[in-house]
Amino acid sequence: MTTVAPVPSSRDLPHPAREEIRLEGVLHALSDPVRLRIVRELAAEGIELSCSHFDLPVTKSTTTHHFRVLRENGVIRQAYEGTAKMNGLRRDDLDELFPGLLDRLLTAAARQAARHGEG
Amino acid sequence: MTTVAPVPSSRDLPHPAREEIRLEGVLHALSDPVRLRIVRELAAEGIELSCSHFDLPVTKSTTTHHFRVLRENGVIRQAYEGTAKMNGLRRDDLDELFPGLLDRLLTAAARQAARHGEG
DNA sequence: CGACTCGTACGATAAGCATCGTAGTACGGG
DNA sequence: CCCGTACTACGATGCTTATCGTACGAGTCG
Repeated sequence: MTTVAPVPSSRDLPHPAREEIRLEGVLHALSDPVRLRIVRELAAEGIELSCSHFDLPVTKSTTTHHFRVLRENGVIRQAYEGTAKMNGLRRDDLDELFPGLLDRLLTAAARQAARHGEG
Repeated sequence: MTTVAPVPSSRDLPHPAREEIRLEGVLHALSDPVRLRIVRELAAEGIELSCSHFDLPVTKSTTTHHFRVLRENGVIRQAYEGTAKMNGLRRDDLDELFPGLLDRLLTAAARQAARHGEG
């Protein structure tokens, strides 16, 4: 019974525990346009997405940086899966900590996107 | 009948119009502990408060800075009233732009405050 | 093994920001 | 008119951050 099931690949990444997630940190993470966009896309798809799925207006190293900020502030969960790194929203934890907040934020972001350009 | 009603005093301060308020800006403004605290207090009191009403763990110049950030990002409205500077939440504008968001944010902040120390 | 893809690490850079102290302006009251 | 109160302006400082480029590590597939 060594390494039976999912085998998420060797190295794993540091995530804050649910109780460690701070509202200020979440808000800071979402206050960047690139990161807000990532979260919106993650929410829209509803599934885990690899980093490379996103077509962002920044280089790869900057992309890595933004994903790390989102992870370190408890907004997303990241795990390696072979060569890809999968990203998923921490909906369960965020909804438990701050009921309804994530949905309102996403709605607000969608409304704003509709108002301005990218409708 | 000169100077009848409020007379908010000569100089006034630049505020963004409602349509100019950006979600990212609001989130950034609220991602600072001191500013989040100010907003929570403003919401709790429900009325306009002078800057000096707040007992914050920073100096007066830093306090001025935080109020300006809140104003410039459309979170609060500021107006001079004699020697005092009154501050009020822009509830109407925020609720119109991002329905329900402010309340969720305040609830989330309250929950977090209850969980950790300051209950 | 070798090549390719995905993502990271590290260093550099430039900008932003939270903080302070001091000096100054605006207003109201004696 | 002078003084006290309320807040600002300015400059300094040190920390954080968004961005990039290049070089590297980990996995997959031929």
